[in-house]
Amino acid sequence: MNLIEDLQWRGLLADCTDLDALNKRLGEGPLALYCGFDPTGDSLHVGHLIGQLTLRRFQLAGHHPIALAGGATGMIGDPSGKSAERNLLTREQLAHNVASIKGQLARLLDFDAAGNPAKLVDNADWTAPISYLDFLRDVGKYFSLNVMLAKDSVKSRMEGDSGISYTEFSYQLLQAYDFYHLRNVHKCELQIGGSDQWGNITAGTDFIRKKLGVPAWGWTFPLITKTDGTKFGKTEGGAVWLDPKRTSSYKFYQFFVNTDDAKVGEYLRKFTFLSRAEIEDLEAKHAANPGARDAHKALARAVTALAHGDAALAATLKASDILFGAEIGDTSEETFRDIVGEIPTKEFATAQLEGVGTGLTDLLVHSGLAPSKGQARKDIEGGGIYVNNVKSPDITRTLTSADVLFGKYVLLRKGKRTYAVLSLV
RNA sequence: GGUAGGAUACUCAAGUGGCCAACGAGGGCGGACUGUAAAUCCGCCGGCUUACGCCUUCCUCGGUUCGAAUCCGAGUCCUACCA
Repeated sequence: MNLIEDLQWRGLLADCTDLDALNKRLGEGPLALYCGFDPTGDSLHVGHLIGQLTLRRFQLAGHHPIALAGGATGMIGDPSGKSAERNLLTREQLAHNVASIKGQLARLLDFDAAGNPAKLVDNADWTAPISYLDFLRDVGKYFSLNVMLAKDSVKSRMEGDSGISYTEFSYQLLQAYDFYHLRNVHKCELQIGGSDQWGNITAGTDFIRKKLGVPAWGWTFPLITKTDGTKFGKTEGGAVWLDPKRTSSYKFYQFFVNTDDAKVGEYLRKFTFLSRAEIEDLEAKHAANPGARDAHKALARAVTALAHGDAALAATLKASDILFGAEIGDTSEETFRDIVGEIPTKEFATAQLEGVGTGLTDLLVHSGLAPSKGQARKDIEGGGIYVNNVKSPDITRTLTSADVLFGKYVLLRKGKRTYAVLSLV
């Protein structure tokens, strides 16, 4: 199975400008390819993983991946997939975001690979110095307004109520110029991106063909979907970020463990480097015994290791095993301590547990598990509250020093999987 | 600029003088079942309170009234039609 066949099997091909020609080109030797990431925030989220992983797949097959941080395009705002004009980021925000994102982009690629090290570039480096007049003469002249207006991203905005500014309308030219620049300087022949990027990518391939008279290809992967049609990568707590400071390794792991059954095979193919045989084996296991959740756990392990590293994964696995498995009594203090960093932890004064102690309702509010005492009481009455993993349906219950684990911690849980730790100080 | 309509809890949306902390739906949170899934069923969803109940809410400010989400006045914003 060659690279393209593998990518197709994984469901990572939505569209290609000329698949046959690209296939032939790939057969002739390594090429350079790029994928762009705009710094709209100071962290990428799980949705961005697909682009990074696909670059990596190409690298593993011997090609030269280039990750592009959109220091320039991020200043403009991509209208693709957006129903309304966006606010511009300040220069300070942007600089901060680009710096953060560069670190994340560097994680998944190999910059020391012997023959084909990855590169990291920032399009501000070549876009910022160009004068407006030069840009209009050297780039704008090659673009037909008819074609630009026909792009979905532009058309839908023109038809909608909010319209589109000249600034966002110009976005496709900037992205096309990126591709052209990389083609010139790094012999980059292929741009990959999500299917919403199709219009921007073809703007680039067209521009390169007209200006340089050489071939260039575009490749898009389908946007990830969930079974209920809502946007992938969002939870009630917001986006699932790659930055462990924003989304803990534990939550990140849990996000993937909780994947819909119907999607676990698809996600294994798209988010992991597991082989076809390994994935088919996991799918068979899941079909035979869905309750064991082998496929979900394998998926979560693989992606967490990729995004956060093996050490973070090890700590997360310990935490998850304890929280969803063994009795607390069997747990060693050292192991329990690992949980503490993975789930929300609030400090609490030791003195308040002495004597009669403090009411469970107050502690639920303090820990953040309940928004108010009234809600805390209802949760307790509903049988959804556990202290140190033991159900506690008594609303008058108070916690005292007798409830403290290892002289320092109290583990609170709401429902099946929402935990908080009180750490005594 | 003119005319008409609208602003209610996370969202949509009832309610047009007391029965209103406010119908219903979605969504959220819990429970049962199960597998940390889906589907289904049950409970809860302003705050405080063991509870009786108390307190703060229906765009803002002021007024009428024993009593206002509901009536009146002014203001702000939104929508539709006309210019």
